[in-house]
Amino acid sequence: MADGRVARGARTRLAVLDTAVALSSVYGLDAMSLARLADETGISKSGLFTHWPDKEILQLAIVEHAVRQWTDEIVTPALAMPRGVRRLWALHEGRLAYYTSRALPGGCFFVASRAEFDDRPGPVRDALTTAIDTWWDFLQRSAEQAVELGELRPDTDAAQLAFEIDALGEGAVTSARLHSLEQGAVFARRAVLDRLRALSPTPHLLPGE
Amino acid sequence: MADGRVARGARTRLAVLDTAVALSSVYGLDAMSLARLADETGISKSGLFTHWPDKEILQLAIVEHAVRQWTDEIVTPALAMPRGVRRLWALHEGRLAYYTSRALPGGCFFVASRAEFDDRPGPVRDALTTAIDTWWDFLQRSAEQAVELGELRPDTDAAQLAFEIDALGEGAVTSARLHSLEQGAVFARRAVLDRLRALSPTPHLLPGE
DNA sequence: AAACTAACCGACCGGTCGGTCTTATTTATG
DNA sequence: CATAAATAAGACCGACCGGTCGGTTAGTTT
Repeated sequence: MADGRVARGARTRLAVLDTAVALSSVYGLDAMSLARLADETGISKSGLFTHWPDKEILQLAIVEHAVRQWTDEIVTPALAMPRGVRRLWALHEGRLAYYTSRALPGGCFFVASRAEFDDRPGPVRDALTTAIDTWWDFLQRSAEQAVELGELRPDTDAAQLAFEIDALGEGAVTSARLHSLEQGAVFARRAVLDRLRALSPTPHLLPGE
Repeated sequence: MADGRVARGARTRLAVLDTAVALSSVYGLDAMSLARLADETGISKSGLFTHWPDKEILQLAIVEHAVRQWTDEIVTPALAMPRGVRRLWALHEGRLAYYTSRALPGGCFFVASRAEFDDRPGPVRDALTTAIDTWWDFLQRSAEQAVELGELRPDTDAAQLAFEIDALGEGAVTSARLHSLEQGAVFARRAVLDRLRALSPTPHLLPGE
């Protein structure tokens, strides 16, 4: 690998984005100051501006990077599972595994950042809601497929189920400071498993007790 | 009502705290600047310091005030219901009603503020976690009472149920920007109602379809 | 080897942050 | 009626914020 100027830049950009997603999960995407990000990455503050013209554009790149991580760690592995209730379960389980792996020190990038931008219109908020919306649609679509395949009762409300799975998954992180993160994941796993088993004519496709 | 100096001060304090809880639900307890709070309340920034010596102490007062609101609007009304599954339902329903009443412009004070202080040790974080923990204990205790009264199946895991109810209630606010706040409440209501009816030998105590 | 460009730094800018100090005004009290 | 106490405003401070600028170093291109 040539250690050229442009390759070095690409490496720096990636390192900054990795650090930024981690820091944002702790402090929030907006509360994280550029000075702190630069310090933590080991470059100077003005060095950041060589790669991104201002903070907002950097924030958009950070969101994009966080989405990429989420896709790589959770969505793509689940796509390896057959459509239906097993894939739906893999999405939930993958999310919990991602949380408990402590890949991000602050728990969840999206939970931390959405709270900040919920009420602040602009491109960053739009990018965040688009990302979360996409995840949500994918959950719902996966539930619909499970119904179509006869792996969930035909009267199952896919949107309702997607809401529940998402809320319970999120509950695992947000309750992490009260119980442990592990305990939250146990609760969230049990809750969705019970729900899916109750809705499924083919519960043998799901993990046992 | 005498318009004395001390009464006026008490009125100002209350007005500031009301505004502060509302603003915090939007911007977050820490991201809300004192200048903005003063502006919104109609007093000067230094006026704030005559009532609270520094921001952290003000933040503690704001948390206390938010807890008071939560107690008045949700816990106390539920205590008027008989112990058991009806009180448990009233807690969830009261929370959703509080959200949909749009008493706070940012959705939920605790959801917005916990995300900020999760990873920042200190008195404010302690106050927030204590408040949330108290709520959580109350939910769990109410579930236990329902089991003791035979209104929930004897093998019901109260902690598990409390987790689910809390996560689904929180999901109603956090998903408010994707669907509407009303839609989130409908999902959260349906989810908990289904769960309670499935667990209860006395489902007639719960609202009908 | 010359010309160009990407990466990066240190110094600095205007502005906002939480917080202090001084002063004016009105109410409560001996 | 004097005087202490409480409310509030306004000027101001050092620290930090996002962002700019000039300059240096070192690959890349011709």
